[in-house]
Amino acid sequence: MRVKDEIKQDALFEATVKLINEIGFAASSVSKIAKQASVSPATLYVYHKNKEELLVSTYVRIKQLMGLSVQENFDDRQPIRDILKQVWANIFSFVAEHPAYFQYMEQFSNSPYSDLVNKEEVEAYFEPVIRIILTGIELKIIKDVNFDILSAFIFFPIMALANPRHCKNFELSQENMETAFNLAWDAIRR
Amino acid sequence: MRVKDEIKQDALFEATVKLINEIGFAASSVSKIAKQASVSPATLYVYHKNKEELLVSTYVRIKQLMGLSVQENFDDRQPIRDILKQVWANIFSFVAEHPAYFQYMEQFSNSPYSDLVNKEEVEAYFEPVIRIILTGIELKIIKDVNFDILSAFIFFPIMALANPRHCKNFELSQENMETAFNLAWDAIRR
Amino acid sequence: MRVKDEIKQDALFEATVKLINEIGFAASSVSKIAKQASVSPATLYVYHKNKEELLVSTYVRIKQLMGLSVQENFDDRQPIRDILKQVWANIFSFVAEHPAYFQYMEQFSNSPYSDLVNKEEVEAYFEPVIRIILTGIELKIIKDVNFDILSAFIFFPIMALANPRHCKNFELSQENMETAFNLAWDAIRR
Amino acid sequence: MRVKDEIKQDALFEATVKLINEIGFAASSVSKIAKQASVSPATLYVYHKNKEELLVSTYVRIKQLMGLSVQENFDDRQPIRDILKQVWANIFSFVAEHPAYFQYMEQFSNSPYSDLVNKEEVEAYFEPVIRIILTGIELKIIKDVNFDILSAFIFFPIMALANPRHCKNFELSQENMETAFNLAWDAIRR
DNA sequence: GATGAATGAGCCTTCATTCAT
DNA sequence: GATGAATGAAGGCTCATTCAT
Repeated sequence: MRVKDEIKQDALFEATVKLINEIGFAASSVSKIAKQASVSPATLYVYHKNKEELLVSTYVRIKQLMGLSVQENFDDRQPIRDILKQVWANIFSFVAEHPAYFQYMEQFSNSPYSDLVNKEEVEAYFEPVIRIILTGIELKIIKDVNFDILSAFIFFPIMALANPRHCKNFELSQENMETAFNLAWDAIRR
Repeated sequence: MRVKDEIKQDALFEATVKLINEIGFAASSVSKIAKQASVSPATLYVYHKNKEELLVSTYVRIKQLMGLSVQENFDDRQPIRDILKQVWANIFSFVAEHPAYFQYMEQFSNSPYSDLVNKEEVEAYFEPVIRIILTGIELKIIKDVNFDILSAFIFFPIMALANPRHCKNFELSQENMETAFNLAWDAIRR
Repeated sequence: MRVKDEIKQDALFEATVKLINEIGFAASSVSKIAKQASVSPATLYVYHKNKEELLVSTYVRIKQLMGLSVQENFDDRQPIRDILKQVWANIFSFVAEHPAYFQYMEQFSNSPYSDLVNKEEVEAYFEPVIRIILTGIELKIIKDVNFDILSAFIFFPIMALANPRHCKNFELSQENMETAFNLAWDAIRR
Repeated sequence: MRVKDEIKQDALFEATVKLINEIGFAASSVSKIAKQASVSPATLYVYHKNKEELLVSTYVRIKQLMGLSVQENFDDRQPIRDILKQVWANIFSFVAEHPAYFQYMEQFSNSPYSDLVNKEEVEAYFEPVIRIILTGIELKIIKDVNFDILSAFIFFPIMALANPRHCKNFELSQENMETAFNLAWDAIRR
């Protein structure tokens, strides 16, 4: 029975991502999502309290997945530059492998729905990375400036590059990834 | 007969920005927007073909305003770094003075509505800036890498910093602005 | 000035007939009719009190035109059969020449709008024909039965035949017209 | 889950006929029809794709009912005149017993909605009658003329007589029925 | 007279959600 | 648990008509 449950759960997750990406929040109704997931609208309410909770939990799940990806091969005994490069590569991989998740994330986080998210819970997934940057500052490897500014140069350029809505023809190749990281590093290093 | 009323036109523009920012695309109905603008829902259709066109034209108008702002005090006889710093400062000013416009822009451009925009028309507003970067590359002042990568480090960090959804407590101060520009410049310069 | 008036008046008449025929009462709006007539919706109200009056007056005008046609070459000194045949031929001609008017008439007279028509005014146009039938009965040339029954066999078959909604492929030829009259005559003659 | 409710289905059918007859296509809204049927407007869409389909299916259902009525006591071993008289009487009965259905039929078939009907499906209900007439022609009992002309004298006079919009005071009595049939027979017989 | 702007009311339809099985 | 039926509320949009020029 639990197997069956998870199949429906997942189907709803994927259907939500797909529909919201394709037609947006305004046009995505519960019944359309249910149809896309091949379940009854009533069934959706077995798994989610209401539409809002469906959308928010979909976002949180994606953030969770991304958080896990980002920390793969994370080894804080390595030099800071190498760790950040690994993180950068991990984000890259996640985005390249799950463009739909990424797109949903971007749309969601720029909408008022994002106010409903427990920010701390989500940020926790990225805590190790944050700690590394702070260490870099302490060790005078990274510029000693406002943390938001640093993260704006580490995380956002890669998000922009990966977002086809912003960079339509950018290729998510290994080479481009490395080139971009060099710019990020030049930006933040002392 | 009566003549079209610019006041109504503007009221609809402001109402659209305000409502979409506050409650998002999904919850913003034509009648709510009309009420916010103090006109009849039917009147909205005198000025706009339909809801979609209202949203798209609101976005384009904001882009236009931003494009004009960005090019203020633009003097291509100056050193490239100074020009870019001026552009950077202009974006900063626009965002600081019109946070609502900026927020609308971000939400819109990350939604499927953005597919409806004539991209070339909008990009034209930013053409002089693009030209400067290309010149910088030719003069070997700026790194010779993919243009998307460069712009990801010039334009997007500032967007991220200015976006309270991403950097809740970042202060749009002169000092922060200058610090951030230094990072951007370090990222792209040779 | 009067010439201009009549042009608009006629344009509205024709536009009404055309639109009602093509899309029916439910889908025909004042503004669509005005557009079809190349006038402003407001102008329509210069010529007609409201939508209802426009539709009714259009019907009455058609009935008037038909009434005039029916009585062409009407000579009550002729034998009754010949007079009726002439009437029959006249109806035929009217319908063949003005299929749109006829179609409007049929749709209108089968709708509740027909309750708004002053029936006596309209029937007056056909009074001479009625008189002829009554004379035929008196002279024992025509069957002495309920008048409605007689008229159902004189007037309605031709309406049915002429109506493409009922007889899609019926040809309004001279020969068919004569054949049909023979049946009508056989029906009513003693 | 609940099961579709035939009572609601029928209530919608009757409500549609009643309202369209009373106030016509232009004034009959979905919500008025739903109210008349004592269901929610939304429920109407459980049973019908849209308003158009409701109107068309209502017409087809009436035609079906009429087709069944027409063929009652149909015995093609009888003389042709007797068969046609039986058919004539059946139409008469149907119309006398279901004046509302008949009125709906007339209004509908004279409107552009009739273009949406699958004509062949509807005509199939009347196929046996058509065959009888053709047989009559072959046996030289009925005039050998265009089929449309024959049917215009068999079916349409009775429709006209039964239609209070055309014959306001005509009484649907047995006697009148027989008289009228005699005229019809005189019209078509050799 | 002629018109496009303006509008409250109402259109058809779909919404998010709950009910009954 | 799972579902299609059921619905009041609301959606986007157009309506018939009047206003202001």
